[in-house]
Formats: sequence, C-alpha cells, structure tokens
Amino acid sequence: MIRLKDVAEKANVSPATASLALNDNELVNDKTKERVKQIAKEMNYIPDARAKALKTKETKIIGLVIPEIDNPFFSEIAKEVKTVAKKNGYNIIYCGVESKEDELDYITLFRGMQVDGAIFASSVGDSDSNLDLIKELADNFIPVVFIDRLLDAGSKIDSVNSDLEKAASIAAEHLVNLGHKKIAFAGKEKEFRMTGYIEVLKKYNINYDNKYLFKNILSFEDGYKLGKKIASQKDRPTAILSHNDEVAIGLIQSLVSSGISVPGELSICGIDNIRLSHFYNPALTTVDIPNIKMARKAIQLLLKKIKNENKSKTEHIQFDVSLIERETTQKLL
Amino acid sequence: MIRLKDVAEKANVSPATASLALNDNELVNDKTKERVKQIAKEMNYIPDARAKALKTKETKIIGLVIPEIDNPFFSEIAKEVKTVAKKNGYNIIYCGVESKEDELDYITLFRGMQVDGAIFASSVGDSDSNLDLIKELADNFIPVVFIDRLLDAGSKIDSVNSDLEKAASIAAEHLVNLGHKKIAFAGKEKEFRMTGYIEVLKKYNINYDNKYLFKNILSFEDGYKLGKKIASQKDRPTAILSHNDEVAIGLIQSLVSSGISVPGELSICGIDNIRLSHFYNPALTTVDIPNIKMARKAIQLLLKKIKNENKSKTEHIQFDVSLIERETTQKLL
DNA sequence: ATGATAATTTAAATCGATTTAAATATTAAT
DNA sequence: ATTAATATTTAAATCGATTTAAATTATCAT
Repeated sequence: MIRLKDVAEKANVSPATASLALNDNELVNDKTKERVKQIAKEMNYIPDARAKALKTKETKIIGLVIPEIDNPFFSEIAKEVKTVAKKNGYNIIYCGVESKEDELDYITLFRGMQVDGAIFASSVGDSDSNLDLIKELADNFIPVVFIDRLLDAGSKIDSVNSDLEKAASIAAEHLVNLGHKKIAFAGKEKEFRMTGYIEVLKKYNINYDNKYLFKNILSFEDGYKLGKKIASQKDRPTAILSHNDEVAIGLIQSLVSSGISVPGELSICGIDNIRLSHFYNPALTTVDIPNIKMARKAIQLLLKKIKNENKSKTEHIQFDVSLIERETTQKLL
Repeated sequence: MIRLKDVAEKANVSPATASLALNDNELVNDKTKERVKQIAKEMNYIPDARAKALKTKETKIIGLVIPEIDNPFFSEIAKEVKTVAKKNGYNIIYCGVESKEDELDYITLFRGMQVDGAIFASSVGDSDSNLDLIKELADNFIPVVFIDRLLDAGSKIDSVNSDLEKAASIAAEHLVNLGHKKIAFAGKEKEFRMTGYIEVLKKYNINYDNKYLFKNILSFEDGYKLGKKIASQKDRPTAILSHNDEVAIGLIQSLVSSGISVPGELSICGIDNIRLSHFYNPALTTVDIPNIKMARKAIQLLLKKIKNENKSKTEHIQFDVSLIERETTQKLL
C-alpha cells in the first residue's frame, strides 16, 4: 500500500506539503501542487480511509437501520438513501434489524463512531425499548433521523413520517363507501394502521368483530396462511384491509387458489403502493406511501445535520398519503 | 467521547494495561482486568472504531456490490450476506451499482482500505470493463469473492456461481416439451441465459426467429412494455422465456390486462424463483436459482480468506438449478 | 544591498488505540 | 537475605493522514 509519505518522497516534498497539495490547499504553490497530484496519480495513491477518518473525525459512512430489506418498500428506501448519499460523498452501512437485539448492536456500533450519522427506518417489535438509547446516541454522538418511527412529542430527533393512521382510514373508508360492512383487518397490534381502521369503523357505526381482527400478520407468508384460514371460515368478511401490500398479495394468492374470487367475493386493499402492486394480477388497490420521497428527505436532513447547518433546529416532516384504486376492491353486490 | 486514556486514569493504570485488560490479554492480572472492565462499563466506554481500524488494519466492514437492491433476488442475497457477516462480527457497506462508473467508485473506495473484503454480485452492463481493476484489487489489497459473475478460466478470485445457462436450457426444454415451437426470449444479449435458450432451440431444430428475440428486457417495466408490444403483434409467440421473474411478472400483468390469457394463449417461464413468484397469480413457473445458499457460501468463503485461512487456494463453486413448475406454462393446445 | 512583506515549505504534534520491549514488582528457592 | 525466576505494568513507538506554528525562501521597495 502506497502511503502519503511515499508520494511525498518521490515528489521531493514533505508529507505536509503533499497532503496540502492533494487537498487543493491554496497555501501550496501551483506548480508543486500539480506535480504532487501528477505523481500521486502515477503511483495510484489512494489515501488510507482509516487514517483519514481518525484525524478528520469523519468516516463518510452513514448507518441505515432497516427491517426487512427483502420487502420492496424498504429496499426502495435503501436505494434512494444510497443514491443521494453517494452523490454527496457518503456510503451506506446496511444495518438490517430482525430483532431488538440487532438494533442494540447497531447502536453500539454507531457509538464507536464508525458512522457520521444514522437513519432509523420504522422499528422492529412492539414497544420501542431502544428509544432512550437512540436519543442518547443523537444527543451525544451523531446526528440521527427517523423514518416512520414514533417519537414522543417535542423530541429533538429529526423525523420524516407518513400519516399511516390516515392511510388506514382512507382505505377503510374506501371499503365502507363500497358498501362493505364485514371489513377485516390483518396487521400489527397497537399500531397506527390498526387505530385508523378502528376509528373508521366507529365513525360509521360498524360494530367491529374481534374475529375479523387478525394480529401479527406482516409478510407474504402470514397473508397466505391467513387466506387459507379465512377460506375455510363460514362467516367470511367481504373485505380485508392489510397492513401492507405484501400481506395483501399473500392473501389474494391464497384466496384465489382456494377458489375465492378477488374482488368478486372479497375485496382486498393494501398499504404502501410498492412497485409490484401495479404489476400484480389483479392490480392491487392500495394506499400510496411516498417511501422514496421520504427516504430522500430523510437523507437530506441527515446530511444537513452532519454538515452542521441548522444544528439546533429539529424538523418533523409529514408526508401525505393517497388512495390508489386499482382492481382488487369493488362494490359489495 | 470517552477515550481509553480516561478509563485508564480512572482505573489507575496505564493506557497499555487498560487496552490489554479490555482485550482479555492473559498478561494482565485477573483482578486489574476485572476492575478495568468494570470501570469501562460504568463509563460506557466504547473504543473508537476509527483509531482501532488504523492500528489493527481491520475495519470489520465488508463491501457488498450489488445491482438492483429493489429486485428481491438481490435483496435476499443482501440479507443473507448481512446475517452471516454480522454473526462473525462484520458489517456490510451496501454498494448499489446502477452503472459501470458506480462500480468504479466503489473499487476506489475499497482500495482506500475502508473494507476488509468485498463481494461482487453479478455485473452491470455488458462488457466487463472493470474486471481488470477488480483483479488488481484482489491481488494487492483485499480478498474478493464473486457471485454469478463471469471470470476467465483459472482466475484467482473465488467465485460462487449458478449454472445460468442450464437454467435457461431447462426452461426452454420445458417449453419445447410442452409442444411449443414459437418460443420467444426476453432478456440480455450475450449472456448465459440467452446462450442456453439458443442452444436448446438448435438442439430441437427449431429455427429461431429474430423477431422473437427481445433484448434489453430486464425489469418489471421492460416486461410490461414488451407485453403490450407483443399483445399488438399479429404472429405472437406461444411461449416466452424471461431473463428473470420480474420480467415474467411484468409480461404477465401486461398480457392479461390486454386480454391475453396466461397460460391459456401464452406460456411464460421466469428464472430466479424469487419468493414472490410463488405468491404471484397465477403462480409463476420458473427456474430456481439458490440465491440465498449462494450468498451464504460467498460470505463464508470471504470470511475464510479474510481470516487468512487457505489464502492461496482459489475456490470456484457451482450451484445447481432446477425447474419449478407452477401455473404459467401449459401444453400447447 | 537591506529590511520588510509575502509566498511557500516543513517539523512536529495530533487523532485514539495497540503492541513490544523494557521496567518494576512479586514470588520462590537456596 | 539474596538471587533467580516469574508475573505484572508501563513507556514509547506505531498506524497514516492532517494541521498549525515555525522556518525558509522569494519578492519587492527603498
């Protein structure tokens, strides 16, 4: 590995001059600057990132904490974050969290200053037991931005959110407007989406039945299994609101393969509007969550904080959601 | 930020002893060891990763170069690589490449020694112009492992491959066996899959028509557009072999929405067997590429190399592929 | 020429942890 | 009690780049 020292020697200057020259410092003479640069190029010199990081206190790495990278909703976020970060000279450490403990490990990693900032997207599990640690991380170590993760009011951590309660509400309202009364929910307990769903049922005086409330349904597989269960039930719902598009797709595949027509006998509505939902068959009715826009905003906020602009100001940004009506919901016959 | 020095002072030992103690070195007395550890814990000390990296020449970071993270085939790889890496104390820098230039940037990053090793999955574009640079990287800087990326024979870079030519062959053969004669291909030019397809047609003396050879078809969107085009054609193929499952899904959605029945009028076969292909409707006939197994093997090989075991031995591992017959192909009527 | 001023270069300190050789303390042996 | 052997601790060098204060060189006016 070629060191700065080597370049300096070949160029007959001190390491100091070499460093200054390569960083385009105006102190050093134009001619020597060019010469050093030329020699560095010839020698194929690339500064040691580890040494640089130690001295400059910057690793040019950003931590992205994300559950389920294999869910398009999140992989699209990852891609956007990476793209914007890269344009600004930063790289991404992909921190996939499948559990609270995973997350804790990453918080520790971040405290070791291997990253210049971090984005936490959503959260795993139910109660947010790591929140205090993340706050401490943000207070004492590195800038942090949240994407779609609950914060107590007035928190000092920047956040970018979508209105998930509204997402569930407009989906539920859409189903109500289509004449449905037996509307099930498949998703996560004590979460915005379930709240939105329940509120709408209340509003329209639909007495919601516990047997239509399916908890812990979060993936393709969960949806698929649930579909089989529902197919075998006697008193089926006529519509299902799903926690996300993956669940919706799992449900549809399962129901259709059990001979139940979607949306003929059962309307299904997703949430997220992942790219696939448009290409699914039948194309999925869903609620658009502008995940890519959110990702862009989040990384922009983070970069601002890292560059120390508006250090003191905390921003909480909320993105709007909208119904995308496609082919998996229809009027109750 | 609390430094080793701070811990040492509080524990009334030198930084040397403190460091040794925290790293469980048997030189230091058990009692002091415990005391130092205890104090470090109380002070919430976490070593500075940057300083540690400089001294130990290890960042504990692995670079994962991957195209299309939003394609499940690759996000599943990313997840598996991350999981195994993390178990071994390594983290992943996610390097999403959308172009040759992106890749070049990452090669430079790696040469700066910000990572201890790298995995390159597939490649972007057609000709592999970065190959020489990657070889140089592997020769002089860090261990490298390839996943499904072409290497010249006898190369010193470890590789994990699936037999993509065979994948296309068995898919094509499957379609031939179903009685199809007008079999189209939608994918990438000069690539294993296209080769496999052409070989089979030759073998069965099916004269393949250039108008059934669709190039540069790689994504949902590409497949969708192509579907529209085919739908409007007069002399349609009766079967299409797609570069991957995404293309297949784009095709199906497009064809079905144009009123063409799949597989009734047109059989479609994918390649990859992404998780979704099972949940698509109709469930997709495809060829299983064991991407997760491949990812596991790749990261295991890389870790071995990093730990300097069998440094000299180069391994080229090939995984087998197999047809998964589902609902999108049927006998030509 | 001479001193003042500006331009350029460099020595040396620094970042924070690790590691080795040397120093010191402890124990054992006679 | 003295020496030898062993256990424990520490001073100091090191990793490779950056940066500041000091040193050196060049330029200019008189």
